[in-house]
Amino acid sequence: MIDHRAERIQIAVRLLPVFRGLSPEDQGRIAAMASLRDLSKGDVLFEEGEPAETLMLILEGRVKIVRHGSAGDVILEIFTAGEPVAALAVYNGIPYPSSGVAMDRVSLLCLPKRDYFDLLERHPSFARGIIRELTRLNLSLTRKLAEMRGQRVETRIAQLFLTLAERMGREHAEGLEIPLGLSRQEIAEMVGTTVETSIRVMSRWGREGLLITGEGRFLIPSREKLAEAARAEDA
Amino acid sequence: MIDHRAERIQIAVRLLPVFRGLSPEDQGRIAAMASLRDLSKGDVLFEEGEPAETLMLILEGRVKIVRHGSAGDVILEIFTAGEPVAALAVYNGIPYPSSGVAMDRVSLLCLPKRDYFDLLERHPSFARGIIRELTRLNLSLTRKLAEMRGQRVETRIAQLFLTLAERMGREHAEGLEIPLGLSRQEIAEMVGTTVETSIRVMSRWGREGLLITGEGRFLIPSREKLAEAARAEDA
DNA sequence: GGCTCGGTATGACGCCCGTCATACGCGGCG
DNA sequence: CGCCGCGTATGACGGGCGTCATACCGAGCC
Repeated sequence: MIDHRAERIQIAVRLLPVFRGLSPEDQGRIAAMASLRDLSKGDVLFEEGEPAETLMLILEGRVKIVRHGSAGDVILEIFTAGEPVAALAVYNGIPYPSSGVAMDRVSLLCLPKRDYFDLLERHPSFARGIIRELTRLNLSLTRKLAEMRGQRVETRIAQLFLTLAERMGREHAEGLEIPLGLSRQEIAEMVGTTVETSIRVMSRWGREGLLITGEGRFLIPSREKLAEAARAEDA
Repeated sequence: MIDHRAERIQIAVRLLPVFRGLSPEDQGRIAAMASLRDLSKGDVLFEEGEPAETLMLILEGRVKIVRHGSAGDVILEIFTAGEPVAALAVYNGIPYPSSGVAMDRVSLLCLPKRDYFDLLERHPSFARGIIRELTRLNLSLTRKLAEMRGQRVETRIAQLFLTLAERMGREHAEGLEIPLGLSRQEIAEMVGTTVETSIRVMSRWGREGLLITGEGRFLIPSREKLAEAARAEDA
């Protein structure tokens, strides 16, 4: 069993984009230090406020980054396979600023803080990757803030799905498909509203054929129609 | 006159925290490459979407970072003396994700992109400073997002001034003083609401003695009273 | 089977707050 | 001086959406 895990780790290290540029020896060293962690849906990777001791890389599944607010939670980001989680908290030696929750079955590659620093020290390209990741995060956060501002809930939800479509949509017979299982609750937390409101919007759009909820996916028959719904509703 | 400017630059480089750890020779080199820029209130340092070619460091005055949204602008951050502006856009070679506007008379130390990279290359500690800055930005953004969510406008404004007080408040005879000139418009943009609403809240608080607007400053007679106003208003 | 529980759906109610309108003091400028 | 623009202030109105309540459905479990 141990052998099996060790093998999984080696394969993972070879496949992860962050480790792509490393020499086979370094890859081996990392594999020796890393460990695996499997979680099921709803499990918590780390809690807001905990000290950040390990770098986590997603091998499989999706992780949502949640910040608790006094008026409910906000989903800040959703990470998928290949992406590092909470790299910045570990790097800066600060407590996690938000919580991480598994959205389905998730496999993680865990690297202790010390080894992570080692890596940074010896491979500047690795550090550059971290900065790039941070920048991306920053951009998405500022955009989210600007979108949150003032806009009606309907507009925000439409924009959410339009950007999702842009990032992971694929052409399909009946329209654009977004292969992503999101509950109405999660949609609400992503755009900053309540479950009831998100349900109302989503089910009306379902009736009107604007945005169809399927098993573990969404369907956008017409991107233009949805974009129009984002702009106004007075017709 | 040129001499005068050169002298100002040298002094500035010596004083800026980011250059603190550098050798005198490096400081001299930077001073030789850097230039000064003086702006008056309302001037634009850079516009959203422009290519980021120069790193700017604030010597004097305040700069607000603004993101244009379809429903109005949002103030993402306010930088003051000693802080770098838009370090991340320059670093990543991406266009400015938001605009920078001078809030009063502002003096900037400008460093061309190339020289900035040079600096990063040769001084890892400098790079670490940038990452730290990025992290701080990230934290404040996520907190802003969580606070924006759902809360009533009154709560958001109260929280804004409480955090401002925490960061730059000083004890005073009549209470806590925040030495910061902010128009109602700017308050509105910081918490994501309209001018009218921010005016309503602020003038009522002025009448009730909760938060007094003065010439270029605000006064908080009782931090507890304000914190209570943030929680609820049903009494 | 019946129970609970979580996700989805829909209606009623109320109020915060965005929108529009008006007014006033002040500084700058021709 | 009169005019304009800007920041501040206050009122009226209406609607979006948060809150509370109820109901349906499927999954898991005893």
